[in-house]
This record gives sequence, C-alpha cells and structure tokens, in this order.
Amino acid sequence: MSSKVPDPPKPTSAELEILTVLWERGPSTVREVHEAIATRKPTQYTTVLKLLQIMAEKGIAERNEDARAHLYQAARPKEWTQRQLAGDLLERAFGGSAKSLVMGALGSRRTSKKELAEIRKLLDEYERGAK
Amino acid sequence: MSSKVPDPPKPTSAELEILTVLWERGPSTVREVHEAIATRKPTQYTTVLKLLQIMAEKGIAERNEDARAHLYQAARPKEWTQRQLAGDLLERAFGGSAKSLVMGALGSRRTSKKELAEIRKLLDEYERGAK
DNA sequence: ACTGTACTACGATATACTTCGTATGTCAAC
DNA sequence: GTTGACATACGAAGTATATCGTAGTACAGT
Repeated sequence: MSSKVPDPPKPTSAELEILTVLWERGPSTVREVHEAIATRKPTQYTTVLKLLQIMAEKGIAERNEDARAHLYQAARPKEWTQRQLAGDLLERAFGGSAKSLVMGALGSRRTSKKELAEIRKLLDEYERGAK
Repeated sequence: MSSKVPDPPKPTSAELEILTVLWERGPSTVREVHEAIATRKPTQYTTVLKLLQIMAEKGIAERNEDARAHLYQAARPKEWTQRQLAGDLLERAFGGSAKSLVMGALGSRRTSKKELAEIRKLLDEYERGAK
C-alpha cells in the first residue's frame, strides 16, 4: 500500500536553498549545512537551525536524532521536488505549455551545444510513451 | 539609449495570476480582471484592485488613468517575465541544468507527441547560435 | 438637486516567511 | 565538579504577502 504521509508543501525560497545543500551532501548536521550556506551569504547558525526544524515540521526534511548533532535529510528525492516545482511553474506562468517553459529556460542564458544534445536525447525517451 | 526604469521584481504568486489575465486580455479594467479571476476562485473586487495598485507601484504593471476606470497592462512582455521566472527556477532549484528543468517539466504531466516535436524544433533553432 | 451605481484610495488584519538572540542542555577534558 | 565547546529549543521581531472593509469621489438618470 501507499504511504500515509501527505505530500509536503512546496519549499519556500530559503528552504529551497537549504534543500539544495541536502541534495548535494545527503544527511547532514546543522553545522554542515550552515557552513555550506555561509560560504554564499552571511547567515547565522541558528537561522539555519530554525529553518531545518521548520522543514522537519512541514515534512520537507527528515530528522534523525540518534546522535547529539541531529542529522537532516530531504524527505523526498530531489527529482520529486524538482518535478513539483517545474510543474507548478509550468501551470502558473506558462499556461501548461512545456514548449514555452523550455523557451523561457533556454532564453534566460546561453546553453551549450552539449546540453542541447542531452535535452534532445531526453525528448527521444519521452517520445516512447507519448501518444 | 536604454530605458531608465529598473527591472521590476519577480511577481508574487497572486500577482502572477493577475499577470496571466493581463497577458491574455491586454489592457484591462479592474472589473475585467476581477471577473476573470473570480471564475476560478472567490475573490473580492477590492483585493484585485489593491493587487493591481501594488503591481503598478512595483513596476510590474502600468496604469492608464485617462478614463474613470483605469486601464492596467503588464509592464513587460509576457516572454520577458517568463524568462525571468524560468531562469530563476533554473538557478535556484536545478543548479542551472536546463536538462534537469526540462526533465522536471515533462515528468510533471503527460506531454503530447505534438508538443515534443515542437520542443525539438525549438532546439534546432537554438543550435544555430550555441557554441 | 438627489440618488444609486461604479470606481479608487487606503487602512487594518491575518498569515507566512525570515532572521536572530537568548536560554538551556550535554559532554569531554581538565 | 567546573569549565568551555557545541548542541537544540524557542520566543520575538521585522518584513512580505494577501485579503477585505470602509470611506470617499464621479457620474448618469431621474
């Protein structure tokens, strides 16, 4: 049977920044997350702590309290959350048009030929499965 | 020379919903926008009014006060704002990987073969111009 | 002129988000 | 057993977002 836990809400901006650290590092202590965030912008340790606590409450992160320094990890796979975020933006800003979204993404910065080729490969896989 | 007006901030969620109406309709009165929004969710007229006023303040919308019922329109082309939003999400949630964003978008719902073909065509155009 | 309708302006409230300081607990080393 | 380093908990404050009610203004029709 399926899980009893409801889907967590969409992460907020600050939560997303922390999520990206958890995605990279896997289970991490507050200190480790703080160090990663602090290299990019000045942030207090307790700010990161509080956010991680809130994320655990919301079900965005999971907390392991076995050790004195609790370990936090993303409650959902990176791909799952990314799909939520992309789908949400797709509906709310692009009227559901994936083509428009791709256009927006490609238009926002230069994209290498290599990456374009990868995307093309991705489309091939999706053609098998689309009607 | 270029414009003296700074880029407007990223629209919030409620602002984006209103923007989509302005994109569809072009210059519209508060009443017209309200009617469009109200079909989707119960909303007071003055809520839409206030949001449009705020959007005008922020530079997200422009206001024409010639007539008694002011006319509001998006201050930037739809494509410009969409590019901002897509680029923002691309950086913050996908580590700048357009491929991942496309994967997220396609994975969030079924995509028709027709649309996949359109996206493919889009990639062709971008290949001319990528290094 | 009076009245009803439609409009804008704006203050007030509720909620969410973000940040941080302080209090408190744990533990190892001396 | 005292101390210092390091950990969590939590309240509080500042800002942003979203919603709505009330007040006041303009105007057409009577």
